[in-house]
Parts: sequence; C-alpha cells; structure tokens
Amino acid sequence: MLRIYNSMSEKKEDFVPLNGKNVGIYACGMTVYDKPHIGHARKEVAIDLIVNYLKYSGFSVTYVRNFTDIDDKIIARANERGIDFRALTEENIEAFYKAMDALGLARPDIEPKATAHIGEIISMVQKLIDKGFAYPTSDGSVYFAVEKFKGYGKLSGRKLDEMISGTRFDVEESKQNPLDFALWKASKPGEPKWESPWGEGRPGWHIECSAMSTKYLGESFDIHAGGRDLIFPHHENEIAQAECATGKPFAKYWVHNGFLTVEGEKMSKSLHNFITVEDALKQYHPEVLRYFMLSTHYRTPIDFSMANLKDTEKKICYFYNTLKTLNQFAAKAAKPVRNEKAAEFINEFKEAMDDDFNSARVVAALFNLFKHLNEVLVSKKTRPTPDECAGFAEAIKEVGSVLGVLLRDSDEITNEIKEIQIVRYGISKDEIEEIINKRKAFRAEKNFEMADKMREELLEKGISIQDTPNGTEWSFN
RNA sequence: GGCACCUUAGCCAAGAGGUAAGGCAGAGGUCUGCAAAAUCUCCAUCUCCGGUUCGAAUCCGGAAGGUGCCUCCA
Repeated sequence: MLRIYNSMSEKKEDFVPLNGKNVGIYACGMTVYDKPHIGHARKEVAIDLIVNYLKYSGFSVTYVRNFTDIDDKIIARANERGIDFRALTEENIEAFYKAMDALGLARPDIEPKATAHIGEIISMVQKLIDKGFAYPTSDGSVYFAVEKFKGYGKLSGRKLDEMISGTRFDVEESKQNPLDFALWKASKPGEPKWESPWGEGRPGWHIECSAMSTKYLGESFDIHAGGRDLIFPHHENEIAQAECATGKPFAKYWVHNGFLTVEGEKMSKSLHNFITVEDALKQYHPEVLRYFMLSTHYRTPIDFSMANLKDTEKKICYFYNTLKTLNQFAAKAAKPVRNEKAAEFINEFKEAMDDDFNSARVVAALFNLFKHLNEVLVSKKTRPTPDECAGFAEAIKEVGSVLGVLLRDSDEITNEIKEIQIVRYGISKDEIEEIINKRKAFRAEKNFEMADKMREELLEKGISIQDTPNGTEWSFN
C-alpha cells in the first residue's frame, strides 16, 4: 500500500485516488523569468520519481505541469533586457527543457501556459465575483476577499486574524483586507495586457494554477505538488480560488519537496551562490546530479556542496563498474531468471517507495545488492548462472527506470564522467596516458622503484590507477 | 511577532514504540611486485531536560541551536 505524506494533514496517509487507477497530478512549474537553477532541478527530480513510481505501481497517470509565463518578474526582466516578454519566456522555456532533458526527466502529459489560458482565468475570476468571493476595484483590478473563504489558511496552518496582525507590507488602499490578493491586475502603460470585463490587464499570480489544474484534471483531483515555499501564499490561494469557484474540494494530497541549500545557505542572487542547472552540469554528470538528489528523501532539506557531489560521483562509478562485470556474465544468458536475492531487492525497493517515495532507503537496498554481487561474482564457485545474472541486471533496470539512474552502458557513462572530470581538474588525457605508458615500461623491466614513482606522480594530480587483467586503468580520486 | 520544518557517529543519510539501514572517511585482514579496485571485520544509544509506557531516536511538554515562509521564490 502506497502511503504519501500529505501537507494538508501533516501526516502520511494511504494513497487512495479519487477515480480508481487513474491519478491526476498537478505540479507547479516555473515562472520563466530566468534559467532553471538546481533548486528547480530538485523539485523536478522529485516529481519525476513520484510519477514514475505511480506508473510502476500500475496507476494511469495524467501529469500536468504549467509554465507561468506572465508575471511581475517577467515584465521587469524583459524591460531590463529591452526585449518582448514573450521572447524572454520562450528563451527560458527552452533553457528549462534543455536542462531537464539532460537530467533525464520525462515530459509531463500536459504543459499549459498561463498566457494560453486567459479565457479560463477570466471566467474563473468572473465566477468568483458572481459568487461574492471577489471584488473589482476602481482601477480595474480584481481581488480575492480572503475573509469570505472560511477555509483560508488550512494548508499552511495559519489563522486569518494572526496573519493580519503580523502583516508587514504596505497595504494597498483599494484592498478590503490587507491579505486580499490580486486575481486580475490592471495593466500599466506599456505592459502586456489582455482584454477583460474589468478593463485591460493580466492575471495575478496563483489564479493560473487554479484555472489550469481544474481545466485539465477536473475540479477535484488527486495530487498537487510543488516546493515547500509555495505552501504560503501560492497554494493557500490556489485552494481559496478553486474551492470557492467550484464549490468542491480541490486537491486531495498535497506534496511538497524540501529546499536545497548551497554550502549551507539559501541560494540567492545577493550571496552569489545561485547555481543554474547548466553550470552544475559543467562540473558533474547529469546522472551524478540526479542520484545525488535521490539519495536524500524528497521532503528533507538537501545541501548542495562540491564535496557531496564528489562522493556521489564515486558511487555512480562503483555501481557502473559492478554493472559492467555483471553484464559480462549476463551476456550468455538464455532467459533472465530472478533468484531469491534479486526478488528480495525488488521487495525492498517497493517497500521503500511505498513509504512516501523513500528513495534514500532504495539507495541502501542498492548498496546491499551491489555488495552482494561483487562478493559473489568474483569467484566461479559462488557466481550465479548467466540466467541469474541477467535476472539481476533486469531487476536493476527495473528499479533504475523508476529512479532514472543506472540505465546506461557502463563504458559510455564512465567515459562521459571522465571527460567532465578532465575539464574539472584541468588535466589532459595525453599527459595521463604518457605517464602510464612510462610506468608500464618500467614495470616490464621490473624497475618497480621507478614504476612507483610514476604512480605517485599521478596521485599528486589526483589520479589513481588500477592494474587489471586488461591493462592499466585510471580514475580520479 | 505568527506559522512550518530541521537537529542521528568526523562527514553524508534512513529509521512505521520493541531495542540504531546504507554510504564516505578511518583502523585491521584477504588480494597485489607494491598499490588501487573489490571484499571481510571493527567503528553511535540518537542536541538537552522532563513526562507517558513493561519498553521511545520514534509519542507529549519544555529548553537550546539552525532553516524556511509570512513581500518574489522549486
């Protein structure tokens, strides 16, 4: 039985979809005013994992993720750069795809954009006005009246009167209550605008998600996801808009991923620790990045540091090394056979994932399996049959396809990782091979003293070598 | 001020009231010309103080430290 932590109830609940095996999931996508950063990547990896596992568990999933392609920051950024806001958002959507594709993330089934749903947004706003939950102001904006919705604050655990007393921002005079938020914003001269019953303007932030999620998934749907920071006000406001407009409960399960910090601090422009996915991928292989994110449970805060990534890189190499050996034996298989150990591994995987998608526990299961494989593959006496080896390979692929790792050819990915390391360490391949060849010559004439000297030379550059039956291989420490 | 969250070995990181998964680093074996890789063995009573319980890292109360949100944020 799959259990999911629901931010609404603040505990793990049995996952029972509204419509049998059909699951609707909406994840707040990015506001495309800039390139995606590694915090976005974490969120996307988490959702990808969840969607993959739901499918793996036999659910038929409709996954919707929006692009918010109109808002204050977008307008500001476009003005700064002196380009049309559409040019800016298109550019960043492209960057988003590039980054997420590199990380091996599946595209959602539906990817609605706010600007393509102005009609739906306007009609939802109108409905809210008609029902008395919203009011237009003299300047042509429309606000949601938070006091009218008695459930306001139920997701974030806040009470209206407490929030009002804690208000620190300037109160706009046209608002009836300082916490009222804009559903529709009157446009200022020169700003992007759409016709509406209240004059020319644009949607407020929040409303696009209510309008688009209910359009594609129905008035009530199963899972709504996003980063922790969206709980308030974004998701709280989405609930208010949707439930008041439809009169029905909105999302059943609220899933929020934990934040990512960089070297212990929140990413921010002022701290100069803002890392885009693009930059991170120059330093580390996408699979390393992905595995790094999966080795911490999605709700736990994760600290991004180069030291942590280096550890992760080692682990990925370890897995693929073993996989290479395994596949050599599996190559002779007639038909994959899943032995007890392989079955046990799959069970551990399911148990961990059923427990609120606990990929960190899966990591432990992976290590236990690989340790076993290394132990057993090394000698003829203990080695599983080729069919069993193929069974292991198959089981690993099964798990890997949910996690999005360990699906590649060992040699291929090892080389890719090496290429990245070479750039990172600023060492040339020829230089390394030259020293290795020198050492080889010394070894041939049994001049071990000089041979060891060559090895030390490499060690100083951060490279260790392994003498194998197939010759000398090298890797970064 | 309000609301959330976090605190597990040198580091990273799971822990569903029943007596601490896993990884890195470290120590010691096996293997090796020597190494490396791989493997084996060893390595924590869970920030603190109370309480509930036969029994708590896990529940309750309090304290300390940290983080996030309350204005844009995955």
